[in-house]
Amino acid sequence: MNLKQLSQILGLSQTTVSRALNGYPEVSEATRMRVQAAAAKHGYRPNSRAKGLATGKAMVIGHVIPSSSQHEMVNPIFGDFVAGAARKYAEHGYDMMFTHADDISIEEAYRTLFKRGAVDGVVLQGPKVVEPRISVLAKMNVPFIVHGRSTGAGEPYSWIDVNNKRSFLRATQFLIDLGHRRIALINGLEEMDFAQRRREGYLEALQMAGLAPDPELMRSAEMTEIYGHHETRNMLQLADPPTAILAASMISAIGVRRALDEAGLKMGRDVSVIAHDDELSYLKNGQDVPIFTATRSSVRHAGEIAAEMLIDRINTPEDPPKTRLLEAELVLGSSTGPTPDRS
Amino acid sequence: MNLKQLSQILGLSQTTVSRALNGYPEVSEATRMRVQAAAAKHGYRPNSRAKGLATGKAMVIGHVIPSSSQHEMVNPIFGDFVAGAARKYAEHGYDMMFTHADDISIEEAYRTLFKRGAVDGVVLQGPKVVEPRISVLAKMNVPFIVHGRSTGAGEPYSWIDVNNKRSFLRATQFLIDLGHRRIALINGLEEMDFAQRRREGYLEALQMAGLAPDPELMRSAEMTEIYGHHETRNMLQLADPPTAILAASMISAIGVRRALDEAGLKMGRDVSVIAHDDELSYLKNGQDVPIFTATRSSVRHAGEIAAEMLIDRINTPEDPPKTRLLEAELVLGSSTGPTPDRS
DNA sequence: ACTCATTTTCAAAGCGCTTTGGATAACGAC
DNA sequence: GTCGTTATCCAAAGCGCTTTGAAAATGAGT
Repeated sequence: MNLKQLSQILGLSQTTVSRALNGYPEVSEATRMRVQAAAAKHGYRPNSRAKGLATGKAMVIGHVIPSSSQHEMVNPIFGDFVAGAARKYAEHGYDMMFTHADDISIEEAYRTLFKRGAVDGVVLQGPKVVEPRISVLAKMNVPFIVHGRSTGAGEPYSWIDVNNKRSFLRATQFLIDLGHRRIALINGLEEMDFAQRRREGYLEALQMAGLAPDPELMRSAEMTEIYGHHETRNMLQLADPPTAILAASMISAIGVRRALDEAGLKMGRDVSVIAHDDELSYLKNGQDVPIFTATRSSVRHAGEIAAEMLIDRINTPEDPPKTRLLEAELVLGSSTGPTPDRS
Repeated sequence: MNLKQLSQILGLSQTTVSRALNGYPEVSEATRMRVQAAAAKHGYRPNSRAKGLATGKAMVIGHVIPSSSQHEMVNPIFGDFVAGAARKYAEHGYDMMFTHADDISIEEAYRTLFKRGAVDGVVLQGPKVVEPRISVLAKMNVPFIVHGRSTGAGEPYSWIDVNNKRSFLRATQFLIDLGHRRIALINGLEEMDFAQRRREGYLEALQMAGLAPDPELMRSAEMTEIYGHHETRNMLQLADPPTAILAASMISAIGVRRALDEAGLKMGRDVSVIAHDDELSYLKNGQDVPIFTATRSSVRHAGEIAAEMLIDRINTPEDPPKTRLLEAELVLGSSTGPTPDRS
C-alpha cells in the first residue's frame, strides 16, 4: 500500500492525501478525516526512504560501535545509554542506526554515514583525552554530540558529561574525613577522558588534605571484574596497603570486593570502598541500603538528555554548541567506614 | 557530490558511472578505473535512501528494544550480542537499526518497520514461552530470526539458541555426582523461554537421579545481582538449605556469592555454585582458572551467527527456516566441590 | 448574474539512484 | 562495401514521496 494506491482508492490526488496526513492546513477537515480513516484502515505507512529522499532528512541518528580489535570490549554502559537515547529518539520520530567500524576506520565511518545521507546526526561515545573523531565531525560541520568530553579538543562542540572531577574529589574527601590516608584509585584506562578527570579530582583532594599521592596506589585498567580483583589483590600485598579504594565502576568494585573477601578482609570495616555507579539496570546498587557507597549518575538519563540535545542541534544547526554538566550524587552505603585501628 | 555531478565531471552518463561503480560487466576496464579514481578523489558515496528506493532493498536490519516500562531493564547481554551481529552486518554491507517500543506496541513496531520499508529483516530477542511477536512476523511473511526459541510457537521459524536444557541438565548432574542432593535453581523470569528450558534440564537431572524437586529451592527472578543475593539469603535460612546453587547468569551468581560471604560460607567448599556464562566482555569469568564453574556459551558469537543466518534468509526467502543449536561448554572453576560433611 | 477572494484540490517536477531498452562504435568476416 | 557481432555507452523511466505553481470549486459582495 503506497501513496498512489491510497489516493486512488480515495479518489484524491497524492498531493492532497500527503497533505492531509502531514497536517497541512490546505485541506478541509472533512477530507482529512476521510483520508486518515482510510490510511488507518489499510495500514498505510509512508515509505521512509522515499520520504527521506523527498525531504532531504533521514530522521535517523547514528551511533558507531567501535570494535576494539585488541580488547574485544563492549562498554557495559552501552545498553543503558542507548535505551535512554532510543526512547527520546522515538518520541521525536527518529530512528537509531548503528554502524560497526574497526578502530582504524572510525573517522571514515562517521564521514561515510553523512555522505551517504544515512543520518542527520551522530552521537560520539567514549571520548579519549585526544579524540580525532571530534575534529573530523567539527570540520564536516554536521550535528553531533559527545557523551563525555575531550580535553584535547581544539574547537567547541556539544557535550553532556558527568562532573567526574568533582565527584571523585568529593568521594576522596569523604574518605579522608573518615580518617583514611592510604587511598587507592582503581581507574579506567587513562587514555579515556573521564578517567583523567577522575584522577584529577582524586589528586586535588589529596593535595588539599596535604597528602602525597603514591603511584603504587593509582592503578589504571579496563573496568572489568577481573582487573578490579587483580589490582586490589596486588595492592593488598604492598608493605603499606590501602585502607580505602576508589573504583571507577560497579563492575570493578565487585572485583575489589572479591579480592577483599579472599584476603579475609571485611569491606566497610577493614577496607572502605567507593564505586562509581552508572545505575545500570542489571547492576542496581542495593535496594534500601546501597551495597556500595557510590558516586551515582544515571547513564540512561544521560542518554535521554544526549538525544534531546542532539535533536535540538539538528533543528537549529546555526546555534552555538551547547553543553551540559551533570552532578553525581554521593550516596552512602555500607562499604565505607572509619579507618581501622592498626596496632 | 552525487551521481549526476560525478558523471558530469567525468563526461559520462549516470548509467555508466553507476555500472562502473557497481561492478557490472558492460563497462570497459579503462573507464571503470577512471570512474573509481574520480569517485575516490571526490569522496563520492551513493545516497543510501536513493539507492534503497531504486533497488527496493533497505540494506538495513532492525532490532526492537523493548523497554519494559515496569522493570526498566536492559538485558545485559544486549551489548555483546549486538556487537557480534553488527560486525557481520558490516561485512555484508548492512546497517543496523534500533527502534524503541513500549511493551504494548512491540508487534506494531515490527509491522511498521517493514511497512515503512525501513528494514529488510529483523532480529527478535528475548522470546518468551508464549511469544506473539513470532506469529506476527510469520504472518507478515518477512525475514526474521529469533535469538532463542519459543515453545508456544505454532509455525516454523528461524532461530539460533543455546541448548539450555542440556547444559543445565549436565550442570545439575555434575553437582549430583559431587554428592549434592539439595540443589537450588536461581532461574531467570519463568515467562522467558530459556528459563523454562533450563528448569526442564534441571528437573530431568534430578529425576534421573531419583531426587524429588523441592519448590523451595526453585526460584525465579530477574537476573540481577540484587535478586541473586536476595534469593540465596532467603534459601540459606531454610531448615534444610541447599548445598549447591545453579544461577542463571554470572550477574546473579555474583549476588549469590555475596550472600554466601555474608553468611560466612565459602563458595566451592560450603556451597557449590554453577553459573551460566554468556562470556560478556566486561564480565570475564577469570583468566586461567575460572572463578565460577559455568555453562559457557558466547553470546557475541551467537550474535554473529544470527546475523549471518538472517542475511542468508533475506537472500533466499523461499528456503524453509533454518535453525541452529549451540552446545554450551561446562567449564570447571573453583566454585564447585564435593558436598560438605554435616555432622 | 458577475466579480473577486478564499478555500480546496490537482498535475507535474524533483529528490538520487538503478535499470531497461536502445543506440553507437569497433571489428572482423565475407 | 555490407553485414553481423560484440563491446561500450546512453536517454529515459521508475522507485514513493514532498512541494511548487496553477486550476477548480466555493462563497461573499455588489
